[in-house]
Amino acid sequence: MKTTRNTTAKTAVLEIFGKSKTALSHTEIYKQIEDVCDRVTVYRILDRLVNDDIVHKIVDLDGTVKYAKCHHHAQRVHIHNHAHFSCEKCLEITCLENVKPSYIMPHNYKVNNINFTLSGLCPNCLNSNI
Amino acid sequence: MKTTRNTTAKTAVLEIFGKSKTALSHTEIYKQIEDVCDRVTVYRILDRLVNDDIVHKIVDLDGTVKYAKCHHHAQRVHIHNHAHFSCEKCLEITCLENVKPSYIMPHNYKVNNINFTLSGLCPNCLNSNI
DNA sequence: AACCAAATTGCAACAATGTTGCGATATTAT
DNA sequence: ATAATATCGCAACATTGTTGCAATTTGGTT
Ligand SMILES: [Zn+2]
Ligand SMILES: [Zn+2]
Ligand SMILES: [Zn+2]
Ligand SMILES: [Zn+2]
Repeated sequence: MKTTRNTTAKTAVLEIFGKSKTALSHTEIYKQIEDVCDRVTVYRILDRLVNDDIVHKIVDLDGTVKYAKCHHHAQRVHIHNHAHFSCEKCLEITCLENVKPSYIMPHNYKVNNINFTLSGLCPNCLNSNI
Repeated sequence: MKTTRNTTAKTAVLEIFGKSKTALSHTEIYKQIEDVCDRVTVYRILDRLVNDDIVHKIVDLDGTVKYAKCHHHAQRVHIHNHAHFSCEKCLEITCLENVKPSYIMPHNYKVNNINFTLSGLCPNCLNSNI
């Protein structure tokens, strides 16, 4: 099996995730470690982190792609079925770990994954709007 | 106010939507009318159709952007709060007009819009899998 | 039918985001 | 220390979408 290695660049990316409360785009991450590694390396690190279930990929309503740390719970099988909030003002994307949609599907569909993203104003921007 | 005009290219795009049961990407549309108009024109037509609530824009789990005709119902105010299904095999995106998620949000968020996309196998691909 | 203002188009150029191939380098296990 | 291979840097390419501007087309008016 492929073993995964710890490199300077990977550590730097993980540190950035550690500090951030919101999801981050490739560009946002790369800007913080331009001097550490190449642009392509960041793409490849993100791919690996997603594969290893360390971060998950989020696509918001506009198609912007961001990544956020996974919060591992009791369950062994790790499914990202929580919702995400995309603020129209500050453009930040936040995991809503406790928001899970319920829904009824027609027959004959096999659902493997869901993406539930809400957009609007986050608490910060809502307050500063008053 | 800006009046919107009927052009050859716009008519061609609308005809394509009329024939399709699934959502279409810019590329898919452009391939069918390369000889009618420019690539940029298709982008601009799609923008206008979205603005006029004639089609709606869908972003699937991978970030692919597609467009589908709006089905206008009784309501005057037109909100696209239905779900979409993205097939992992045939890559088609279908509107699930009757699937609407219910959910409970934390306080202090103002929700303006939602994106609920499910992925897996569509009825066609599920059958041909057996 | 001719005219006119404004909406639409084509083209070329640009920007952002992501991918690929390959030789060089760094990491990990032995 | 060594060897196998995972990772990296670089350059090149692909896709998707945007912008400015001059030329054309459209829909309404005379
Ligand atoms: Zn905000
Ligand atoms: Zn999340
Ligand atoms: Zn399918
Ligand atoms: Zn739809």
